[in-house]
Amino acid sequence: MGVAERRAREKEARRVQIMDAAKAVFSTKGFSGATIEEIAERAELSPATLYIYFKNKHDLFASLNLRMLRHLVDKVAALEDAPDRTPAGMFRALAETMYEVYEFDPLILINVFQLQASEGLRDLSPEMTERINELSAEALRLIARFFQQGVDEGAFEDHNPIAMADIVWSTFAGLVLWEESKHRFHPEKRFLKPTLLLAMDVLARGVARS
Amino acid sequence: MGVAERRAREKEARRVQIMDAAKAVFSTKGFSGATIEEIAERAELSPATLYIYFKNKHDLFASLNLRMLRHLVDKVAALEDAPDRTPAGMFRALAETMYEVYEFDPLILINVFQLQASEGLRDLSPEMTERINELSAEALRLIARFFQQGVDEGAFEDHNPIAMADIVWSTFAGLVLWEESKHRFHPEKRFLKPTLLLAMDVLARGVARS
Amino acid sequence: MGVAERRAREKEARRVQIMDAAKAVFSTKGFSGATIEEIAERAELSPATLYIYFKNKHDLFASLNLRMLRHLVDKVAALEDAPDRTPAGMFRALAETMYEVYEFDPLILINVFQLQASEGLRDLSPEMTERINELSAEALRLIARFFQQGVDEGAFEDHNPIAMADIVWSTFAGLVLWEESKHRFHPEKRFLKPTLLLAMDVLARGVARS
Amino acid sequence: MGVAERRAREKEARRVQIMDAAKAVFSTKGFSGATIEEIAERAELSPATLYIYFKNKHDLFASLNLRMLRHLVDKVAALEDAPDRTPAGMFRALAETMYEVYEFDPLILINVFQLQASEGLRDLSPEMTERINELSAEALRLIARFFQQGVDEGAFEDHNPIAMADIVWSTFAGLVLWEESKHRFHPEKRFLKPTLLLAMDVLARGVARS
DNA sequence: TATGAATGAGTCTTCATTCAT
DNA sequence: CATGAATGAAGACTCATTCAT
Repeated sequence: MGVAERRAREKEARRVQIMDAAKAVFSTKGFSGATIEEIAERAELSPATLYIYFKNKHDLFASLNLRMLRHLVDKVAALEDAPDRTPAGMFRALAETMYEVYEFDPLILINVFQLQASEGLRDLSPEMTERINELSAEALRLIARFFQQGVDEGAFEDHNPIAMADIVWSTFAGLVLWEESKHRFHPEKRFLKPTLLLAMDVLARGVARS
Repeated sequence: MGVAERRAREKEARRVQIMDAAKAVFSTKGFSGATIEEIAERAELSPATLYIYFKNKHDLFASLNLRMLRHLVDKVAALEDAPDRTPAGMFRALAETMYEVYEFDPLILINVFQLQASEGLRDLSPEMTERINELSAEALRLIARFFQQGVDEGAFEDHNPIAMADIVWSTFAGLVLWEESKHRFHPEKRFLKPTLLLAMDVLARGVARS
Repeated sequence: MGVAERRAREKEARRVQIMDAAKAVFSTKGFSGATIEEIAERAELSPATLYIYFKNKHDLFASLNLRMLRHLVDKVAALEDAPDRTPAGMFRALAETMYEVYEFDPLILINVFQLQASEGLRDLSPEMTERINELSAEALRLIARFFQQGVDEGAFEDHNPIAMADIVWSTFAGLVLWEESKHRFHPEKRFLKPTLLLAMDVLARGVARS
Repeated sequence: MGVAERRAREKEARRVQIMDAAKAVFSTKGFSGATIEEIAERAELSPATLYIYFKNKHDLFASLNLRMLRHLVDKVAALEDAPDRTPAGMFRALAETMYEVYEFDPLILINVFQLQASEGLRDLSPEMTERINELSAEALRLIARFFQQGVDEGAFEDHNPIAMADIVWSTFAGLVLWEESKHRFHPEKRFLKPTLLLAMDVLARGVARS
């Protein structure tokens, strides 16, 4: 059985190796721009090998995104237990979490947002699309709940929590993509963290019950 | 001379016809996903004809985006003369403008944001990239200035105006792309306007000098 | 009838104008490399206009070559009357004539030789091919006759006159094409005349009856 | 290791298979006239496969020519050791060598001369052009040296050896191309060998010191 | 007569994917 | 399990040629 375990471990290692290569290529070149060959090269494997671990290009791409989305959902879920229930505190915790998620793997997060922003979802297998959307929806739902709590506690103005979740999520996504875009012309600068904190701060003040 | 004029009109009409087809295809399929053949088919022309009006695929794509960006910059510039100088008033004017721009041509606006968010800029001719970035920068600068005025007038908290412009711009882009994404699963629903208004409202309250 | 004449003259002028443009392009780019559009541009006409004067690209190309071949044949025919009947004198006259033909229109002469050397003849209309070959053959026949005379007069060794004609013709063609090729790397240098004279000189000594 | 060897052998075989198909097509149709599809068909492979073995059409064409030029240079270099140092002997050796080179691979030799005679060199990568020209120049230099020796030994008249090399080379090229051209109309006849021998013979007599 | 406009038929090239070894 | 080799299918782009005006 030791053998089987080692096998499994090695297999998993290969998968990770491929996904690491893939995320770098996808996030630089976009989905259609990336080629299996380039990913394989970066993973130091032959293109054919990728097909042992992933059904096809779409599957590989989706796997990448799924993993990140799960991570994101977990992190947001963990927010429930944040101690500071003031609007400022809650938003700050949200901002911190978002930034942690970004730092955990900026490239894939960019993929996730690009996936949603564009061509990515098309051509995905229905199950994949399904799972990705479930997770996105879950993230949104969690943020909305987080909101609802604030409202219930009398800390937040009584806005539609789903709309608020959309706003937070969109601002996050927008800032991440915008940061990425700015990077191309000012590679040395990194604004995301302060800007994200500022954004959440402003939003916090904006929804706080006066 | 009547002939020459008619010719010019027809030529312009063809261009528009092509651009209309192109924006529909680009915004659904993304840049690499779109094919000249599909665009041509939609425009009821042969693929070869597109090359009479546009140097190549990139040129066609860029033309689309440039036109929209110019429109956007003009609209934002016009905000300078908004009468209501309260934070709420200014942000509402901004929100209205943004929504008008969106309504003016949602598909192209999506292209613009996708262009910045992803692979689009790569492979564009340097001059095109240059011009597109100039216009983006101009839009940002205008929003930042708009902000600075609020600060100068004592209406806004003293945040970094560039960061605030980034936040507004990103929120706008994020919401547009998110709306687009949601559309795929709930084609009947349209949230953008109220959500955008709400977002700006919250931001307005958030930056207002207390 | 004055009108009809002017018409004819103008028509001929257009033809020449097109052929001049064509020969420049064909000799720089080769037959397949040349485009109707480039020829038209150089002739300051629209591509469609070329089709009024020439049936198609092949026809234009062939016309060019025919004209030159006729000129060449005429010139070689005129050699019959050369006064100096010594081998040296005859070959020198031949060399002078060849160089005159070259100078008369180097570009087209290059076309003629390339035409024979390569892809040119294929795809030509049968009649054109026929006419071109007749003229080539005529040139060869004249040179061979020129030879035969030398032999008959006891001035030349008794070699097969057709073979000798082939040698002279090939040397001429070879040197012209080789000069053209060298030109690309040493555009300032021109060796053709002295080399051609030397070649004919050596050949003259080589065939002279001792 | 047997496997690796067999692989290498097969790979080489494929290359040869492709080059054989290519040379047939290129020499009949010329560079621009030849299509990858036709070459692939003749090689009984798919067009895509050619791109595994050659970077592109130009690369394939150039490889063909390079190989032949190297062969040609080697053969000419080997002439240095020819025993018979009389003019007639030296020229005869040259003629024999040239004909051997022709027989070794007539089609490619035709390519080589067409390459120099026409459009071929244009569009080749600079390095390829460089290498091809180096080899051509080397061949010329060898012939010129061969000549110089004759002059030094008092066997040849004192003509410019470079000009003489040009003449010999051009005559060779001219005759090969001319033979090719005649072939199209008299496919059964083959004149090259006797004509080439005669040409060199006449040249030998023509340069011999009297 | 001259041409602007349009296009059909290629042509090179790329790339995801398969499969025998 | 890993991969070298092969390819079908597609895509961007070109160009000779036609035709209505």
